[in-house]
Amino acid sequence: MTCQRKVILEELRKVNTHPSADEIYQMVRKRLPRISLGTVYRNLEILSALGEIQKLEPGGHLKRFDGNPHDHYHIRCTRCDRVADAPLNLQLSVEEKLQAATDYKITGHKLEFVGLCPRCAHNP
Amino acid sequence: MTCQRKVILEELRKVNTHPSADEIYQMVRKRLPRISLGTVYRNLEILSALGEIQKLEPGGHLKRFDGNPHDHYHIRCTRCDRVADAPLNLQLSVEEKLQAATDYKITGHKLEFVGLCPRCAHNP
DNA sequence: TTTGCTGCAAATCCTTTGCAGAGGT
DNA sequence: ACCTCTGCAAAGGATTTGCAGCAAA
Repeated sequence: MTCQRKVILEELRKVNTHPSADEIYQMVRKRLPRISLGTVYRNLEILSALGEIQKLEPGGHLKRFDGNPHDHYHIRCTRCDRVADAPLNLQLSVEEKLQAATDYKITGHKLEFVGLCPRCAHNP
Repeated sequence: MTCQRKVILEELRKVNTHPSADEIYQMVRKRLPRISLGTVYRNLEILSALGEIQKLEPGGHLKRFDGNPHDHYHIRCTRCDRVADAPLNLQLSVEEKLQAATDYKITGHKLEFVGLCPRCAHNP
């Protein structure tokens, strides 16, 4: 656990904005001005392999990261592309239902809601 | 509806393999050897805007396309990265549940299962 | 003639990687 | 000394875009 890795984890844990790698780079750079973007990518990969964070691959183009490693759902605003946590309990029963209907070995599921965030819904 | 667009749509409708843009390019090239990859990308974008096809953005890296424009779920093999349709009815109730719990204006949801396809589950 | 579409090539964006040096054990 | 990690820069892959020519209305 190097200093860079620790700072990346701390900064990511602080926010619930599901930042992209580049946004994390900007956040971390305030504390470690000489860190490189490559190091940020490498450590995000390692931290998510360790289960300390989650790598999200929402619709849209770029990956985002979540300091909360526990399974939960997300909602993405189709207007501003921001991602937030969706306050809905895990629906594990869908895995059972699908398992009964297919020859796949189901190991998980990802549920992403799309919609308009409150801010975008109110601005024209 | 140019010839190129028609052929792309026909080829995509023929298969249920959810090919990537490049795979579609390879399929179409057998019938239109001089078509360009740029044209394939442009027409996939247009066809999905028209609602004739779907653009999928599964976990993993590249986009995939589905000749079936109707809402349905998918399952992705974590070993070979192939995508198949998931035989499970739409769960519209989750949108209602979440709508009641959030200020977002929910407009849809995407559910992706992950697991091992029968082929990968049986090979070591 | 106007409009939209094409093929080609270059550009762009995000992400990964090679390498030499630094740091810690 | 050894191993892992870093910063930097370059490479990589997928996708988009600029442009001049073509085709149909």
